[in-house]
Amino acid sequence: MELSDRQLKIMQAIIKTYLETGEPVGSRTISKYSDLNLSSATIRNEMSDLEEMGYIVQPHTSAGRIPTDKGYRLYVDTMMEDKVQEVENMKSELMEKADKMETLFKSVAKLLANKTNYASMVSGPRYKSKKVKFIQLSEVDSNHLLTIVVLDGNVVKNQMIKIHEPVSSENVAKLNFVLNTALNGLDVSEVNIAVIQSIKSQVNEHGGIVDSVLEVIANALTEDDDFEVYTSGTTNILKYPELTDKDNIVDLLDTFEERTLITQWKESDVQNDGDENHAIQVYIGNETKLDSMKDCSLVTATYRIGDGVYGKIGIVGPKRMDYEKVVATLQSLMKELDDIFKEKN
Amino acid sequence: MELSDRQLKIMQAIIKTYLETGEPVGSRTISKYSDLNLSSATIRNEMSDLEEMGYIVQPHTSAGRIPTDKGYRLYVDTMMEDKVQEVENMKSELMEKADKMETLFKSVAKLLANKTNYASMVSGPRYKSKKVKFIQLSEVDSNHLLTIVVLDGNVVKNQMIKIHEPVSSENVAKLNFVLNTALNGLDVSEVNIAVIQSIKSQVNEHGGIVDSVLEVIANALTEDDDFEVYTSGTTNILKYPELTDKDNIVDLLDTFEERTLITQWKESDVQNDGDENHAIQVYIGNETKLDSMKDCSLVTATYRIGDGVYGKIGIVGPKRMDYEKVVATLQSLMKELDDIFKEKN
DNA sequence: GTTAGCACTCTAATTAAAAGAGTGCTAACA
DNA sequence: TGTTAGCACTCTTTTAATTAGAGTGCTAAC
Repeated sequence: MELSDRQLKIMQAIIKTYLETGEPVGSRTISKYSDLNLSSATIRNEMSDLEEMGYIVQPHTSAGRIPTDKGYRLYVDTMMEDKVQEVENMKSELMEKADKMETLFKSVAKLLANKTNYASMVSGPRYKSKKVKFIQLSEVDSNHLLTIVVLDGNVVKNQMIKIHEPVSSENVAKLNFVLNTALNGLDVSEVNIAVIQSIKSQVNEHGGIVDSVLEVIANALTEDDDFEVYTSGTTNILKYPELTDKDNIVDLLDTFEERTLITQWKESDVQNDGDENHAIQVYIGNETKLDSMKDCSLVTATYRIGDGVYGKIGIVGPKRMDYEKVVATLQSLMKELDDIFKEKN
Repeated sequence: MELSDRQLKIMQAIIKTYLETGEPVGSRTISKYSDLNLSSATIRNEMSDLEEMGYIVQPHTSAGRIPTDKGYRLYVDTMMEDKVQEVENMKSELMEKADKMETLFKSVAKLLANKTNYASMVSGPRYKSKKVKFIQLSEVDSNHLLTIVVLDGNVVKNQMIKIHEPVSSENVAKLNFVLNTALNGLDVSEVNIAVIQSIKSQVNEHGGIVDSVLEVIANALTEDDDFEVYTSGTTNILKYPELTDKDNIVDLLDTFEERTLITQWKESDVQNDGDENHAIQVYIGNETKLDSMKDCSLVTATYRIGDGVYGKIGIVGPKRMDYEKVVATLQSLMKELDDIFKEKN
């Protein structure tokens, strides 16, 4: 069942009005607001049809209509206008903070929350496959050995190991050589028993230390929980009364505190990228698959720092969020992030 | 004006009842509840006096009384009973997560929030004076040099430096030697122009790289914003209706998101420690100096990992929080943390 | 196909009344 | 002199009832 041209226009009028006011919108409002020049009675008839088709509902008899998820989906997919966001000084603001990835992501989150007035979530980068690029052991003092592992993409992991036996500096050098020769270029699946045996056979002393080091490396390669998530503007969602039911709000805030959304982000493979600019996706209400988010929408974008190194940025707001603005903001932000990552290499 | 014995008993009865119920408590309740065997009329007279002295107030005429900050203070300072907290398996729970400081603090925060049903905040360690213990430059690939700085207390900082000119491995070794010789044992105030000049004079090439490295080291020594704060159970405060005034709750949650409390933590020098177990301090209402916290109380404890390396743990709840339980929980937690830090050394 | 008009429905706001809790005060009592 | 019973009074909370408002659906006319 196709929607007529007029029905589309009415839908657009309903949604736009509702996005602004948050109140159910009635036939009379539309008949005045839009340039259709139709009486409220005509609008009423059309609205009745639109309701039957599932695009709008009444909260109760004798109230105006509000869009359903399906209605929002229609809007987002087919009638959203491309808004060009003034790019202004986001980039310069971010560059200041870009010396460390961590602070960069934190300020991205904060910036987005401020610009949009919704809540934001930024995930740190994940790595599709992690390979060892460089290993270094250093004797920090007689009791401590520092293990440094650099992975593909120049991710640095370090961990202090407590040692009970002193190690001579020649042995440290030897360990470094053996470890680098044996492990460089390998990913986790390639570090098997044979490789480990080979390392151990070349280092006849300090078996315990080798074990510790290998453990650190294994952690560096497998660990997924260093996958940080930065949030900001959580309280912005309290500004929207439709989200402020005592019961729901706790769940919603918990979803943020627990970073539950990332579960989903891991699942959603970044498959259909490349075709679109930055794979901006909109999840409306239950499309998020999270019960606590049933009255919210989530807009996500994927950034990529290098090959197979990517992360997600998300904005959470009420279903009646200003999708145009959010999408435009994300789009221009992504461009700037691209630049920043390029400069940082 | 000293309080009589009877007045103290009445205060205690009022506060204990109020802690449980959160409702203003009336004279009749006290006359039944407490073992004073006094009629409600007598209690009323005493209450009237206590109100005049500023220990309790009525929210309105014809309501019961609730404690003022002064009243709570009296309770916390002089009438709280030492509750011994069953220590059970907190430690074993924590040890699992203790391989990395970061995850340890995260789980401490979570554990506290769960155990107490209030919100918790844990600050990562700070260092009274930071000294360079060990420096290492490593050539990771032809474009990148990894700078590693280990500070006193085995805090590791690392940063990747992008280089434009290739550096020979002899030069890297030389740089390492010069830097370590010149800087080890120094704190930020001691790295002055003379030291820098001395380094530069010993390394005639790669002036740009030396600059970058010195910048990294300077950052490592001065940076204070890597002072992480972990929070948990923020939504627990929504369980207490007296904190749920729409206006105030946003400020309060923002205080958490922004980690505003740390400002205060920095100021409050850890001076009067050592005398008390773990310097557990209770801030009631406005004693926190934060307007958003005026209806809350904050209980903090100081942990110390080593000499001059310390951090804070805090619990935030309504003013009528179960101080005995919170203090006891913190106390036993601190003991366990001591053990954990000792083991980790 | 469009529109005016009207009865009907449901919510939200307003008002009124009643119930409840607790105090302060007075007067009596030990 | 300290304690207590009793009662009038105050203020909040709860409940109920009424009203006003918004918006629809339907019918009949254009």
